[in-house]
Amino acid sequence: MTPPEAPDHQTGTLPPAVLSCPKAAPLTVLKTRKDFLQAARAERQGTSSMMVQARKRRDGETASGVRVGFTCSKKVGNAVARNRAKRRLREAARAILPQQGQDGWDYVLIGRAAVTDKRDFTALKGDLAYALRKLHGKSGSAPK
RNA sequence: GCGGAGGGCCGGAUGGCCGCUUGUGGCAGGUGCAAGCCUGCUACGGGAGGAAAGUCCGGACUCCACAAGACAACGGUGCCGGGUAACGCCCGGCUGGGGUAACCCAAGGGAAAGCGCCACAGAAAACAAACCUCUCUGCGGGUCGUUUCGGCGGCCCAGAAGAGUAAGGGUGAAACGGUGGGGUAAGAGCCCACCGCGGGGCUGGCAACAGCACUGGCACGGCAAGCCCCACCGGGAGCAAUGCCAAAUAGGGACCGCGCGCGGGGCAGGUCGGCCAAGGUCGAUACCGCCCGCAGGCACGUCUUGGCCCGGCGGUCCGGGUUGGCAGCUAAAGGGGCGGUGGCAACACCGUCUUUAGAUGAAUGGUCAUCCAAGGGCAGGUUUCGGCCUGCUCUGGACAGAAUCCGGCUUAUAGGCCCUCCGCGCAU
RNA sequence: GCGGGUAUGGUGAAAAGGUAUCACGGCAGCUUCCCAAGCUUUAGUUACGAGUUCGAUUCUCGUUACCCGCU
Repeated sequence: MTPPEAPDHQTGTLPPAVLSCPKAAPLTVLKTRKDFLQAARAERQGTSSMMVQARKRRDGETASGVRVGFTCSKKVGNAVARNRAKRRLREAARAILPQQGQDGWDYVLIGRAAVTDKRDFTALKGDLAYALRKLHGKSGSAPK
């Protein structure tokens, strides 16, 4: 494999992120098409290995905790490639989101062709953490 | 040893940590009279493929339709025999083609039932002839030789006439049997030999077909993955089928039929009365009676009957709403191993052992380490200069993911293992 | 998942076994002082691979891509 181009934002160098989020935020999975469409209209942040969309739910919605969905379109590849990309995204979300996700938000992780499968796993997790930091910083500075 | 042919098998391994899903058991909580259901935790067990793929065939199963099957239409299959639940699949055989061979390929019913097509080229493209040439005979002309000057002979020409013409005709994918010989003026299955073809016959075979001798004397172009004919098969749709529960929405629209019954609303009309010659116009259309203190009840008559619309009941179609849950849902014409019997085989039967994913934004994994294949680089050794061995290091794992299930086919596939056979070379 | 359909220049379409055609567009040239219009010219593996046939866009089989319907 070609040496992975230096990740633009190396995650190993940054100090442990602010772990102020409430621990044990239950992770549930997005299942309905409507949720995905709403998330797609919200803030997004791309990284080299994935695209992350994040949306803060409105008060009227009954869902609670951190919710997350995964999308891999046909552009990612055949069924085997799509499934593997989704599994790696799911593992990354399981490792990162309970600490760095915020309660009451929906996240959608979108896989990219070839990169999501091939990227080193720690770098993959770093990408997700970087994207979450950017998204939360953005929304915090500009309240709706 | 090199090259090749056929068949079968495998489709990385082990471990640590963290997860997903499902089944069973236990515990806790919630709910309920209870059975039970839901949620969480926990223990143990199960958890992708040879193609899970393409969705190309065949079935199981469910619903719909028709029921008695058949015909028609449409679609499919197509050498013969066998296997199978069935098949367009498999096995064996036949025929033709390819290969030195092992072996491979295959398209394989019917073109003397009928229709259609065969571009260009070519004389002619389907039924047999016409056309051009060819040969001979005598006639005419030219020229050469010879001459006893009358002619004679050779060659050529075009012309017209007669006779013979089944051979030849640059083309084309395909041209009216082929090769050789005889024969002839030139030719011709005109005759002969061999080959091909047709015919009926005999023998072998269940059959496709093969062999044999006889005979005919050539009469039969190709295309049916063109229409078609013949034989056989097929009703349609598909688990997002289908059934149930919950929730939500609507109490719809169109058409047809029934009923016009109790009760109700409306319209026209009717009835009664007034005016009016008649059309018409105005008004009324309710109460009365009996029992009874009231509430209320009862019966009859008058109000006639009848019509239309809404409304009512039944049917068909359309529209609208919900995209939740449960069942179907995984043990079946099952698969595999071993042994036996029958069969050339596919396969069948018997015995015995073993195995068995059920997810639904869709699980069956993520990550790390070591090893094993494989490839590259460097160094050293060796060599028959093709390579081989050792060490270090780097890269790095083919095609591909169940979705109702099963039998096939097709397509994709790194690398490896095993068995049988053929040809060539060397050695013995 | 189950079931159906399509593929021809850049785009949209014809061609019904016998030389691939039409319109718009593109390139180049002519015309014009320049532009437009007009005229001339040019470019296709008929999605791909096999088969049937003398001959395939057409008939048959497979592959690929795209589109549509079904709770």
